[in-house]
Amino acid sequence: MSVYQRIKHDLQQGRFAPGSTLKQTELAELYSVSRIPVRDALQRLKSEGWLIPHGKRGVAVPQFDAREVEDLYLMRMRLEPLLLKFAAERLNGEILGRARDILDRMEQTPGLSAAEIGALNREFHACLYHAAERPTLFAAVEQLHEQCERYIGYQSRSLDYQHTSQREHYAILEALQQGDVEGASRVLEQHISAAGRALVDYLNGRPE
Amino acid sequence: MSVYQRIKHDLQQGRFAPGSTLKQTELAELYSVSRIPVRDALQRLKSEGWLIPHGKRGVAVPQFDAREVEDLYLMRMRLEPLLLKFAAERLNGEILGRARDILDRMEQTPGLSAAEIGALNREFHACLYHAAERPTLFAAVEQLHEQCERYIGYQSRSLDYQHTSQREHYAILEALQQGDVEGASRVLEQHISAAGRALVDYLNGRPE
DNA sequence: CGCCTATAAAATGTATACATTTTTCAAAAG
DNA sequence: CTTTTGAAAAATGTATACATTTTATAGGCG
Repeated sequence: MSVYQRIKHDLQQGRFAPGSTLKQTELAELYSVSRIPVRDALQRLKSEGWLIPHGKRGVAVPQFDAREVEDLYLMRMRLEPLLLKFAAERLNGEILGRARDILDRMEQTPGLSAAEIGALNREFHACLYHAAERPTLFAAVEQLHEQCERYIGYQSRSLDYQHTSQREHYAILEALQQGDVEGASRVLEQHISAAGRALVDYLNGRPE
Repeated sequence: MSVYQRIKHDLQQGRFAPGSTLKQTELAELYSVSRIPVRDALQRLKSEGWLIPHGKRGVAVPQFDAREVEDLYLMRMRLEPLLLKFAAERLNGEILGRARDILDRMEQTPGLSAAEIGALNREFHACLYHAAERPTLFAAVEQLHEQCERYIGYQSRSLDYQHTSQREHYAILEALQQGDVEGASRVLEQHISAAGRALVDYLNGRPE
């Protein structure tokens, strides 16, 4: 496991206090490596939004910011339906079947951890979006998901919301199977909107 | 001037052949530094789209890809009007005045280089968008502009297009001044669409 | 003659050592 | 008592040296 992955993992676990600054030396000792791979990892994490620049030097762990979540989900609302429309032109039974398999797995496997649910969630969307064959747009959406992950790991989702989310996923698939691209896009937009609201409410309900 | 800036500058100037791979050792010698700052620069440039991963190791200079441009401008079409709407709620005479100053400078200064025009162009948009006070959305849009820059530097814009673009800029300002946010958004979307088409046509007209 | 393998060369990843910059803390001046 | 200033400490930036991995090449085998 690379230093990058380990630091990211520890950030997801909330091991580093938001607002605190990370020191290369400390991290190097913590992971028993030199500062060079730590520097590489920090820079990459910074470019991905897991860390933010701190003053003229160094990086800091970002605070949880409901306004950032709002923007991330607004952007997803604007971009993902677009991507889905491109994908719809190339979707076939095989791809739709794989997508459904992922949903079924999510439904039927009891006791999944938040991380596992998130992974399947992403796999589902990626499966559909990949079919669009739009590498640039796809990468941008992936990056947004990546940035959302920081908050999703923090939130312990209610079972209630989980259920609603799952229903929406199936609704998207149904619409796609019937060739109703517009309908699928609308559900998707709603889906993202609801997820964003849930996160924002959660953050506002538990201010730090 | 940092190594990062120098490499980026040379990429803009087309000094490195698209498709070729960049070697840390060569760059280190070229700029008379060690490989460490070169590594930092390469990683950052990779995260910004100026370079792409190459196999398991190393980075390559990306080819010019009309499909990438399409996606970049599609995303801008979806995100920038959104940002403009947020900005509109907070715009005042002072900000609009500054924006107009930038346009006037562009108009009245003869013989501006492509780079200078691009800088003013970006300054104009940033001036408006900054007022939105939406750091996350703003940063995402800035990143898209950054990625577009790679192509814009490559394209020598026709005077004709330059004139049209400038008219659209003024049209956006006019609409904002009259409180017609919807109108301004529409013009902006058209503006981006036209710019994207011009670039794509240019790239298709001169295949590599 | 083509293909596979092994060895050498080259490129990247990492550690250690040094240089430079920033921050901190304490002492002295106002 | 507050503010300023300067030196020490700490953190980051950079260079050199070494380790590991990848790639290229030459030689042998089918």
